[in-house]
Amino acid sequence: MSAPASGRRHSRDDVSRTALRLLDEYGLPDLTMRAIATSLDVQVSALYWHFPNKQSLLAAVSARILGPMDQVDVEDLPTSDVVRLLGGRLRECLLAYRDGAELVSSSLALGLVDSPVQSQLMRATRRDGVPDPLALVAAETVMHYVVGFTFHEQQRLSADALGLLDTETSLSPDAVSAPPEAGADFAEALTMIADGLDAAVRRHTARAGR
Amino acid sequence: MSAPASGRRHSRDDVSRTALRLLDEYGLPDLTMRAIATSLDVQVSALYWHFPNKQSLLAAVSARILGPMDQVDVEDLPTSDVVRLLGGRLRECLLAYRDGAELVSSSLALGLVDSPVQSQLMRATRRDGVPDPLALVAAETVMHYVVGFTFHEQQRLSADALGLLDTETSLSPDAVSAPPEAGADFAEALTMIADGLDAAVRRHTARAGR
DNA sequence: ACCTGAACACCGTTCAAGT
DNA sequence: ACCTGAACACCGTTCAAGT
Repeated sequence: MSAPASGRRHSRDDVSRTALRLLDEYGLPDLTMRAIATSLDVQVSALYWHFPNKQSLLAAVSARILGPMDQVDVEDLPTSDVVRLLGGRLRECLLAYRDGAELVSSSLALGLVDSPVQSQLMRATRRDGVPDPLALVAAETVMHYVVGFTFHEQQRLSADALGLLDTETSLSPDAVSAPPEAGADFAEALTMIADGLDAAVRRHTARAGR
Repeated sequence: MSAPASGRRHSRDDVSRTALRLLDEYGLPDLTMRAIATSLDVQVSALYWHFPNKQSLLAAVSARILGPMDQVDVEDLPTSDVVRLLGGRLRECLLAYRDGAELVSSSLALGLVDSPVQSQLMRATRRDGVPDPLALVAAETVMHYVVGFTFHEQQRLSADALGLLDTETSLSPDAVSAPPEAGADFAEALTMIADGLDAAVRRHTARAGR
């Protein structure tokens, strides 16, 4: 699986790929340098040849989690739909791995990873004639809201998964993998941001036209 | 300063007050149980009589940081102004202590502390006839955006403070304590959220009136 | 170029026992 | 009610040395 081709040793990608698998399997608190090294059949100190410290290794894992964001197709969609689409996709990316939102949240705050929303959103806003500064503000708002919301959501999911036997456990079969319908508020919030961007654009063009 | 009255020992409040002081002085990575205990002239294990674990101690510190949010005066201000006022105040609370945003961010995600925006915002929205569900979504959006933005901002400030001697250090005197003008984007984002809430309210009342 | 082996300087948490 | 003393089971990082 994560072993390199025979003859060569490990690569940076081997390390981050293995770390992502361990994250999903055991969670962020158990994602130690020792656990990663053991899984690669290597000494801990070997990891420091590939990465200068743990934080930059975690940044590489974050980039892997956010990878699918680049493939979102934004063509022939109005800006407000693009806001909703990118926000929804970002949430899906974060939920795809255990503790994904927490990990990405800190990598983003440390500035070790690029905005997962900005470049794609600006592709649409430039086409629609939205001023760049407004698009940047909207991109930041979407990013911070989605990451914060999903961080909170994912933490609640993990907590529920642990205390599942104490409370009412009889839901529909495989109710765990199916996203619960707290997603309605999430969609409403994205619409609010999209509408707010729209209002800002109208305000801007009105000022330019007087 | 943080010592209790003679005769009595320490209280929960002594501990969290001392922890907040150490946070501001040395930063979150150095806020260890051992450092807190040493500052209180006590053994580490003594802290576990007051708090079940470190995370709940940090939650008490977070609550202390968010304390001033309850004193925001919301009377005779329209809802959209209240959104901007609460968002701005929250940012100020987080910036008031070193690493405040990071600490509060995790306490909020863990659900160990109440929303610093919700109750105050709803005081205004109920008075203005805004439906509760919309107000809740707006409160979440403001909270997550402000915390995420300020987390990022504060991290950049700390990084700059360390690398200050390498780069151009000659700015205006005491340029550190004065908030730099990245706050313009912040205000624009809050206005976008306020406008988005406004649009949602109009959409709602239009549907009710047909 | 990539890794080993061993050490350093720490962590959070527990628990019997004291007063 | 509040704390001591000592231990347990870990951490991330460094560095000389190997191949």
